[in-house]
Amino acid sequence: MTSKNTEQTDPIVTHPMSEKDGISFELIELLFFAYRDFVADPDSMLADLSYGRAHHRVMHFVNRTPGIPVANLLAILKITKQSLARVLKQLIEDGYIAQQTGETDRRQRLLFPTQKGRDLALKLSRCQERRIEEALQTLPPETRSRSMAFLYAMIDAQDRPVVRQLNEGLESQLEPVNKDG
Amino acid sequence: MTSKNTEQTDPIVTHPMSEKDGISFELIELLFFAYRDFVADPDSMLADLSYGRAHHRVMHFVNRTPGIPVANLLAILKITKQSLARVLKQLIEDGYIAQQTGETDRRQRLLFPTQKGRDLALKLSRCQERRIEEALQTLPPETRSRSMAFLYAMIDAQDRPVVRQLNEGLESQLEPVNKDG
DNA sequence: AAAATATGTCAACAATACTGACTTAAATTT
DNA sequence: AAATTTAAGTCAGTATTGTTGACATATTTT
Repeated sequence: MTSKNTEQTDPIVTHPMSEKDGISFELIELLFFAYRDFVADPDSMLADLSYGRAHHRVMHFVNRTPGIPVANLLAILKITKQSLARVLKQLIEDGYIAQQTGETDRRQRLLFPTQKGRDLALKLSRCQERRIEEALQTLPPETRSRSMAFLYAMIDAQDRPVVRQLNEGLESQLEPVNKDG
Repeated sequence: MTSKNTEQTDPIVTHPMSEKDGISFELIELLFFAYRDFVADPDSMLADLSYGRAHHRVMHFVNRTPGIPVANLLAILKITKQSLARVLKQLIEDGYIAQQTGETDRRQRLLFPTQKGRDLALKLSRCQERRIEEALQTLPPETRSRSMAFLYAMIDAQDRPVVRQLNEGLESQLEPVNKDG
């Protein structure tokens, strides 16, 4: 112990931060806990393959939009290409993802899942789907659409079209942003 | 380029993973995007203080349950004490959190926010609250309760009592689990 | 021919997590 | 009273995932 509890320079606050402060903490905390457990399922499955959360996200979106160029994937994940490169390289080496040169633009490397990759992505999604369905099972049927509308409205307005397009089966048209130096 | 797109050993999959696979991907992706943007707000505020997401979480729960023992905080965050120690040390040095020896059990170091710490925690929460309220504004009033019920049901059943207790103003009684070697 | 674009790569660094081993002080058990 | 357990802290090493900055290559656009 280095700290001495007698050296009270700053006064401490003993009453809890609560709704009385004019903030609804419940939803804030529910989002934290729900997400924590939501990602824990695939995390533990991926640990067996020595993969992490980053691999999961890449696998997911490549499987959702096969043939996606690297730049579009970067825009969805909002990470740098150096971060992506590390996990992408492994996934390609391990045969989960394959690249093809773009036909119209031969600079592009389009990303496709292999069958092995598709199998893995489906396995991970099924596990997340299960948690969602079990949660909704106990609740009134409108819960799903209400929750979806809420989560959708929580997304940055400029990114909402991308999310919509994922489910309309369209190629993402998100403006690729250069996050490098 | 090390990979050659002509060496097609594995067959690639060209059709998107979709609802046809029997999985509802919309909620899965909405959770990812909503959480990504939800934590981005406080992340960027904390970056100014050279703090990260870990500091935020500690600040939040210490302010929500002042006087929480270290073991209980570890149980909520589900991290190791070595991980906690690093950020906690900084927060104490910087005067956001203070420790006091437990009265009934003098081995415990109870964690309290200082006024400076409370101010920061409120500032961060207000910013998250704003996003939530703006999202709900556009939606029917039952959206809030439905979304809360959904997120609550998404939490591991054994952890739900902790979340409830946070909002009932009770001291967390979560069984502290030793995550160390 | 020159400039811009898409991608990849090397190197260094930072935040956040982990495991394992060990110490100290206080409480509990024997 | 002595031994054990518990709460907390610490030291050392490692892994994952993110960052900046600089630069190389191939291709497309101007």
